[in-house]
Amino acid sequence: MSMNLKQLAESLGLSQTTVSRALNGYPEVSENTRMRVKAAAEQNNYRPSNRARSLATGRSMTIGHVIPISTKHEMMNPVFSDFIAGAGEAYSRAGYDMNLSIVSDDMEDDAYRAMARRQSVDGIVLHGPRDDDPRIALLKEIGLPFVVHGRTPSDEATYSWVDVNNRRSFARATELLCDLGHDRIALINGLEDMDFAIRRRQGFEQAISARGFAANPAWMRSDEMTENYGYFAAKEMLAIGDAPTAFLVSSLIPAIGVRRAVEEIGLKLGKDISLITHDDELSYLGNGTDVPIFTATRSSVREAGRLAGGMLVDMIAEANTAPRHRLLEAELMIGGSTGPAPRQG
Amino acid sequence: MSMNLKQLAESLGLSQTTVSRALNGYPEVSENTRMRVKAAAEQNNYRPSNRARSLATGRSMTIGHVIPISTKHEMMNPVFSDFIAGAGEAYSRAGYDMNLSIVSDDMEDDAYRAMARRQSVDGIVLHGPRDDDPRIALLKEIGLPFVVHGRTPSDEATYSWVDVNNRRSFARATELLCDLGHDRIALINGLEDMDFAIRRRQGFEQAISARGFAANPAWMRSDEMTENYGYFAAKEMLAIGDAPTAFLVSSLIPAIGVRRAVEEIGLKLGKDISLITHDDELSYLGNGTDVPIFTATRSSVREAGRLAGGMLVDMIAEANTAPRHRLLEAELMIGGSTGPAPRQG
DNA sequence: TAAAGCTATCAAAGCGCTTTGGGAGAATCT
DNA sequence: AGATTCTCCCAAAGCGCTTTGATAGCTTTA
Repeated sequence: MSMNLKQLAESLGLSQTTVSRALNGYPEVSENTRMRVKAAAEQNNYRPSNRARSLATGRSMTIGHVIPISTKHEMMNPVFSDFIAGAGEAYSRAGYDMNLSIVSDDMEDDAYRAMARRQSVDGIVLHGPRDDDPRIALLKEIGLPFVVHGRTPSDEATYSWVDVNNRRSFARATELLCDLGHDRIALINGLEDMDFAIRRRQGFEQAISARGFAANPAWMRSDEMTENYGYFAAKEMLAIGDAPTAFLVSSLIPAIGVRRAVEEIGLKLGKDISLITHDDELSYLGNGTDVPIFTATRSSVREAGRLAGGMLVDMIAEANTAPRHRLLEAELMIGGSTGPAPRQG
Repeated sequence: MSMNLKQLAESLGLSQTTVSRALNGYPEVSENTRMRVKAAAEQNNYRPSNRARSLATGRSMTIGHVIPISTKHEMMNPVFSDFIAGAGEAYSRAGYDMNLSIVSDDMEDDAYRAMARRQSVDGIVLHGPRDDDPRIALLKEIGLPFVVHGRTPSDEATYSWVDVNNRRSFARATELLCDLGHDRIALINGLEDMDFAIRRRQGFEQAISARGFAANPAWMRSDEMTENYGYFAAKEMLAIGDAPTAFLVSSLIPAIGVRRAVEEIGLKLGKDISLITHDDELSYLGNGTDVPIFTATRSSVREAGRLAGGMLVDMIAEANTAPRHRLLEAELMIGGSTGPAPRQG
């Protein structure tokens, strides 16, 4: 079917060396023969075998992603798909492939080790770091270049990452709610063993206590960010006499659940109840067209993927091991889900 | 860092041949040395290099997925992530890797060709076939084993696929609505160049005309399945005097948009307006806990991924080229979004 | 007892590239 | 003219495995 280098070289009456060099843009080939070789390669539909090339060069031109499936919840984090779409764009541009390993989260370490030892990737992207995540130490030990989507508090200077300023964006969202007169604010957070959720909570608490009142523990929830979670959390909190007037939510998906609970009770979002959510700009979950449905802290996870992928590719190419960082600021978009706090009855 | 076969063999005082055979379970090695070799491999943290192994064996132990990004809509289909999670499970079990290529949809052909010529995969999964999709002919020409998630009407016997019985499930959903007295049913479909959407429409139209009335073209929409799409489609249809009383929706995401529109108008789902949606059981978008929120035709796309991945792995292993098929029946789950048609005012 | 068959091992070829180390022949320098 | 430098090309080694084809040393068969 498709030719190999040897056959192509023979058909041209040239050595494999020359053909290889012509194709790979080395200077020690006359422009004339380079043209001839390229034309013949094109015509014969020739592309070097990845297998052979990576064995010879020692580089696999592949980036590894390990996607852990939570054994508890059997869930796949919905931001992965958009993050990966972004990273994939960066890889395509740079001629890299992506190797995806789907493993249950208790096998994750093994997946990284296997990738490295089997030499199937040149670099790794780490998703969803937890507080003091042991996987970071593992990747340092493995020695392959890696970029973290997110970061950990203790040692963020020692490795490369791309992250959103979660603390700041949730503090700003909280301030906005306070400015609207809300002093009864609930936090519907992601799982608080994840670093991003810890920071969001910190931003929330700092902003709220800067206004002189404390966060009510009964109004703070932490769980896997599903629609049902948002629904039940809001329903419970709104059922008790002493109910919050505003919700700060960690993702559009539970925010939709909160909306369902609010409307089921017959209340109106943006009037009776205010809501601000974080919006990752998932491609299929647009938050309105021109005016956002939900007031939101917006930051594209796809763009984060693009940046992380690009960063890793650069690191591999430049063999410069100095850690790189990129902190993205979320944009606070005013939408229809926020309004002044209702007068207390 | 980690040893290679040569070093391992030397350290054991054995030949590479014997060590390789011991590790790969060939019979011509004494049980005694096999034990010794395995212990040493374990201790030295040895794993064969993928690069070298795949060059030697001619198999890369990798399955390729090409994820097209719609150039028009810049969208990534949200079912991909769950499908891939399922397929990934099958691959892990069988010792395969997954190679993901994210390309804009006008470059998709090239991505398949490149995968094959560069010998980076042993098989391919094709996503989201359109009517008479040229990619199927392309994959046949390429000659690598492949499985389609979905199928095409003209030649479905000639290749392997895993699909949901879309026509049947939408026909059943339509019948249910008719049984409830609805004769003014809208269809909020996916993009009707996709095969699954065509079949769903056929199921809808067949069922509705079996009841003696025709589908109203003004009540049929087709687009990328976003929340906003569902919202605007429903809002428009409900604004005109002559409004439908029921919606049949292609995915939970636009269904949420329809709900938003319905509630915004002050109508109640399940009472004033009925809705049935298809539910792919995306892991983060559960349709209620015990009682479904939306009445739905349910079929797990993750399970479809598992089946497709397993099927492909089997095909590669058995080198049996007879096409395999798996048609999944969606389950019709009665939830809170359907009720008898309101009496005409 | 010689021939035949096992068993457990090894040396070497080969997978399809890239890259090192030359080496003709033409062009330039002294 | 002879010495030096380019320019352009080549033969062969090597990447780390698997697999083929041999081969000692034993055991069984005729």
